[in-house]
Amino acid sequence: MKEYLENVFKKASENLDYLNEINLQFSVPQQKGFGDFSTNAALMLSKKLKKNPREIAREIIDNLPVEKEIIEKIEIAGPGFINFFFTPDFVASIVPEVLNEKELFGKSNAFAGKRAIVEFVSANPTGPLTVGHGRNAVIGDTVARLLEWVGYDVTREYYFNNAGRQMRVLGESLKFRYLQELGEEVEFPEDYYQGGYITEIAKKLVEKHGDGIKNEPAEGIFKQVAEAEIFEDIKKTLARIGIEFDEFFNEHSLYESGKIDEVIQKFKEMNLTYEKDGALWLRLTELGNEADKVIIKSTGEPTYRLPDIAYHTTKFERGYDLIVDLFGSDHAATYPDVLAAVKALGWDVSKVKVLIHQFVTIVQGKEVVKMSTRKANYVTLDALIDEVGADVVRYFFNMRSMTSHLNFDIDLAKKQSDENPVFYLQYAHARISSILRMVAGEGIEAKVDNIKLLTTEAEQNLLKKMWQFKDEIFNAAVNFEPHKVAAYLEELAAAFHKFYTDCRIIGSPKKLAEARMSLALASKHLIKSGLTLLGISAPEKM
RNA sequence: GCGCCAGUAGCUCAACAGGAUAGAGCAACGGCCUUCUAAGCCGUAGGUUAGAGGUUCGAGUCCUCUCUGGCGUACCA
Repeated sequence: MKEYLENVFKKASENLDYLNEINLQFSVPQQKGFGDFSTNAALMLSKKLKKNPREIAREIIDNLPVEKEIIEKIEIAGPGFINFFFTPDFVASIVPEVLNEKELFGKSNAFAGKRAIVEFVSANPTGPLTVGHGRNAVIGDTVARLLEWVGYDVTREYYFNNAGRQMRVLGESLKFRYLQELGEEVEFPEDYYQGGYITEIAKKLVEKHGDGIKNEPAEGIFKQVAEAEIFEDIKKTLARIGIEFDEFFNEHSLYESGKIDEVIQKFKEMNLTYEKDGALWLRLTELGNEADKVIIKSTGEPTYRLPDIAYHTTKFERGYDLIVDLFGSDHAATYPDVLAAVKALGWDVSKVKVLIHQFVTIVQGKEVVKMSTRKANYVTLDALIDEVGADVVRYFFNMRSMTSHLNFDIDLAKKQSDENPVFYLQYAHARISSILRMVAGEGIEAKVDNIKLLTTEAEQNLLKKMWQFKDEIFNAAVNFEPHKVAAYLEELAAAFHKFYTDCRIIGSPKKLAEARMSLALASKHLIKSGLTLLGISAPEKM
């Protein structure tokens, strides 16, 4: 429908020059009486042309070469909106299209041949993933799925750091627990990792080695084992919600490959560094940022900023057309520095899209739970999945815009898992599957010969909703807004449930039954596509 | 102090580049199962979009100020 309007307006613009001067917008009006599509073109032009918008609207309409078989009625409404009403026959014509393309319907090749990298999660292996990481993981994976949907070849990458102070502390924490398991009296420092998972790993070490490694340094086997075990755990958790990474990028490799030195060298050549107080500073003020920052500490160790910069240059060197970084608002302050530095190194940072999601506030009853891996005060993502299931977790994190803070009441989540809207979507899919099973014995097939019979309000509304599918998903993808998919799917499912209640298939005259069956089947394909994009299962039975 | 994100129904959140009467779900109340799954459908109630100014045909959306919350503001990551 939208494509049709765009075409018609294009033809009209041959007569009306001014149509080329504005960005034409077609939208689906919220109010029913305002037609299937609406444009505010006349309103946008009125100031420019200094003319009454309703007169402009009239002129536009007179120049639109519309066909009667497709557009039933065009109205000028309110201050000058132009509202379009499509014919029921044309509305129904989407069914054969969907049935032809099935679950490929609505896919776009707008970005075919382009490569994208989405970096997300990127939690260091110091402990299990928390509910907070869950939001990042789910949004990141869904963004990746959406980019694939519009044609990108997508790499999912997890960046991690297994060096530095926190990992040293982790190794030492494990060694302490190990010694405790052996029965030795050691006082466990308060600022070490308190989580029970460390003790679990320690028990494994005792089983495997007895006291044979008690004199090994914490930096050695203890750190290695802790990291390996924790990483396995993280991967398992992610797999439970359908997330698999293509690459795990170790920060340390940047040192081995000489990338870090190379970057420092370039900065020095560009005279972007200076030494002060024994540290090496980067002249970020010269690049337009607020303050210069240390990139190498007086101890000789780099700050996180330096490897971050080097890491991003590798993303460019690997030839990606789109570089997506997703992280929580606590990291929001660091990326301007990284981007400025990468830009100074000559890369086109307009390829980088930084997505920042707000935090998940965990509430239990009325208490706010402050999450800290170090203090072992957190709710793991695993525990949440155990409690409510993978589909609910995926849906929950997908259904809200990432820019808003999210209050997560654990007690409520458990209580409401029965009422979660995800079941509403899945139920629609299961219902259609059920009809398909029932109908098999009745000799009713999904046939598109008589789709013109789909004229009731419920049928037409469902059909119109299906027309929006392609645009809605496309917009969600290019704007990096997974929650739009969820919102649209709820509308689609609602339209289907209404159709299901109002329009019987079994028991209707054969031609009508077949037409309705084709509509139901088409709905099934779209609901399944949507659920798959969100990473949620589409059950045949519930 | 400064910077970023937010404040919308009792609760959790939507509202597509400013568009028409601000919408859903949950919670509340009232209806609908002898026919394809009632995890559904229909209806009622619920709002000065934190507050005050401004911009214009038109503001939840843009600008200014105030209030409230989250996150930053390191030679931590």
